[in-house]
Amino acid sequence: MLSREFYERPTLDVARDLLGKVFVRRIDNISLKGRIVEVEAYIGEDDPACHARFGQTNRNRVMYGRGGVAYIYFIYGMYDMLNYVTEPEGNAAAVLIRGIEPVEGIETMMQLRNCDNIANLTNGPGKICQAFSLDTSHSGTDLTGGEMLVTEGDDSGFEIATSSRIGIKNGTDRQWRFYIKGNAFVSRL
DNA sequence: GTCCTGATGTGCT
DNA sequence: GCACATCAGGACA
Repeated sequence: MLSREFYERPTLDVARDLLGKVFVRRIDNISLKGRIVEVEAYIGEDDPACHARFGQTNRNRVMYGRGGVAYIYFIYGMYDMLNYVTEPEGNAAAVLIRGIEPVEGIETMMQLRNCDNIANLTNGPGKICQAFSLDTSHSGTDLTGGEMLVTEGDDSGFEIATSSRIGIKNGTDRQWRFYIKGNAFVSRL
């Protein structure tokens, strides 16, 4: 599995390097696995789209902690979003997981999402949290522990595309979204 | 396929 | 009060 050192690096490097890696979540004796195909970086109090732009709050507290921890927040009164905290303690930064290609536990994911179309299962940040049964109670979970982790995957043989981040109004000048070119589970073009 | 709307918790400018 | 790192469903075409 990926170590603390992997996450406690500059966020843009972590974001790009996460593409092709495999997210694993264990629920009882079921494993849910998926390959990360789309991410976005949110970096520090100076990033006008980052939750840390107003300083530390209850909601964003774990972003200020050590890297290699899940930051999950609730938005639009309805959806949860999965992020991985990056950089050493004190630097508020994280990578949003926006697109995942299902690998294992697909039947369970479909039940959790009440969805019978694989193409629509995990191609978006809200969908990913439903498919992997994640909510804010999992925020702060260590990704180098056992319940949730990220492993090496097939992270060669694809091209990385870059764009502005999705769904934000400020900070669109920063090209901090990265995705695997041509992958079907990227949330949008 | 496109466009529009409603769902509604959290933190704020 | 209002914006917000979203999504599903309906009205079209």
